Amino acid sequence: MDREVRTRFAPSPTGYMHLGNLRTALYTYLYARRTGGKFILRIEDTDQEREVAGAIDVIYNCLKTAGISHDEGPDVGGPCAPYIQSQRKDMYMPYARELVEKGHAYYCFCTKERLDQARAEAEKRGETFKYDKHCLNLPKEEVQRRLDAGEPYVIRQNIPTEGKASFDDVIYGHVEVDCSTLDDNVLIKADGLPTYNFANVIDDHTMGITHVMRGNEYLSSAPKYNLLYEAFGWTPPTYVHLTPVMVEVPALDEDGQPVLDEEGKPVMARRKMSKRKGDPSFEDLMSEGYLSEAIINYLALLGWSPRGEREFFTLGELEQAFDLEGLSKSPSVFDINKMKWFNAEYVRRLSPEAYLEKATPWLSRVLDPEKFDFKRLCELLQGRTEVFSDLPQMVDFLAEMPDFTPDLYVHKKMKTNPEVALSALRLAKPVLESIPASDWQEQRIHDDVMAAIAESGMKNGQILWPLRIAISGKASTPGGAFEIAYLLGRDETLSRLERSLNALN
RNA sequence: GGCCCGUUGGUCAAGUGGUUAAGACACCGCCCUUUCACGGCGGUAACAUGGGUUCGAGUCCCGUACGGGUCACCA
Repeated sequence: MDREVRTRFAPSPTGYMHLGNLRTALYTYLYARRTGGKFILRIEDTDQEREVAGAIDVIYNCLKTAGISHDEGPDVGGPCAPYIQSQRKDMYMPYARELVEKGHAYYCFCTKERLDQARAEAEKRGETFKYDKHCLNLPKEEVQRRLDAGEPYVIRQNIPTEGKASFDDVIYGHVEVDCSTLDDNVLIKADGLPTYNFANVIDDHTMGITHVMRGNEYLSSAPKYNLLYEAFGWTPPTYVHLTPVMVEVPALDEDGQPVLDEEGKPVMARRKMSKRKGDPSFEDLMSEGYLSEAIINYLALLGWSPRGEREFFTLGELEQAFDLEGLSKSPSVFDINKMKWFNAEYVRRLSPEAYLEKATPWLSRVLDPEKFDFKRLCELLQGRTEVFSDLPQMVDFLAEMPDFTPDLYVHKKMKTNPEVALSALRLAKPVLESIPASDWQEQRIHDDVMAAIAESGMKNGQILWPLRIAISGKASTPGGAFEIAYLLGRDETLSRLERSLNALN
């Protein structure tokens, strides 16, 4: 009989949500939704030294923004509360003692100094350090005496010296290692708190987690966790070890200089995405003006494939489509280009009202909302927006005429150059001047100028390209000459035209 | 270095023994067009490598190379 699926996302509160983590949360959430199971949020904060104030709120906020909702967690409660490991601290010791009694764990009084020294010596010999089970065979009485004396201790897992340890993973299949390669890791630290190695097993079991989805940095320790499950006589969960999200960056030599190949092109290197190395987190992307729906859609497809040609999925659609079979075995490189493309697609699908609302704060950075028709501007901008943070530099020419050189008037296809521009502007000027301020509408400007062009017998582009340059000062603008003229208003348009004309004379 | 894992175009990826090896992003060209973008059409470009197994291998096995992970009283 199948149990109800229970998955969990168990971040440690670091103060930000990096994209690999968010993707793990996404997949974990999607799988629970897809199977009609429960998605649980658990906070892994057993490392007192890494406490970051407010970090848990960051997690709540990111998940909320992303639309990933949990059924159980610190803030919403649930049958397995508490969901913060530091608040569960008293739960772990009894389990550890049970293991000690069964011989699967033991008290260890070794000092940090002794271990550090042993580690250093091992390294000097070029060997991998492994704890020597020094405290394993301490007489029971001695252990008790030292415990009673209040001597600091840890509890270590007693890994068999021979035999195999293994586990089964949905993505990687059966993984088996020799126990002799495994170390007797600390289960309970000297401060009485469990290590991740222990806490994840106890918590996953006591919370009834059926599917453990996590980064594959845990792949090598998974056999040890299974040994723990066996020692307790528990059924291990189904493991799904997710590949990391990578970034491609220029390779650097020891001096921090880019490494170049024979052709002088920079050699690229890959590494795991890392907030600390400057790669964007979810919050970073959001504050740069990416849409959370686009981020989620892109992330979902980075390491998972629906095995079809479709690539647009809302969260709800992902909840229907997601499966474990589509998960990739190899790491994927985060591609900001495709991320931008997804974002642009989502921006285009926004209603005009929603776009206006999102764009306004960005436009207001450089434009006075009182002076410009944001609604019209947004109509022009929506189809050209890749990321909202691009907006200010796309429209700042409206606030202030940029300096430009006459070679901007040169356009091969339009067959324009400064000379053509001069006559074009001379043609346009009186037409624009004849439009009264009270009738300074796009349609009117369009009709009048087009009529004059028709009369002159010149090509549209030969008039309109120079005109747009003359009043915008930029080769590329949202909208053409009529739209720009309308947005600028009569006075500004004519004054810019005048100045550009003078510059050509 | 030991152990574990991986390797299809620049990137994401489909592909589960027989395919002209999909599709998307990026890039290039053409068309549309008052610029850019959008849109339409087209193009360049891949099975890391060497051995097997097989009538037949991107798909299965072994080695090599390369990449990643891990070897904490961090998670």
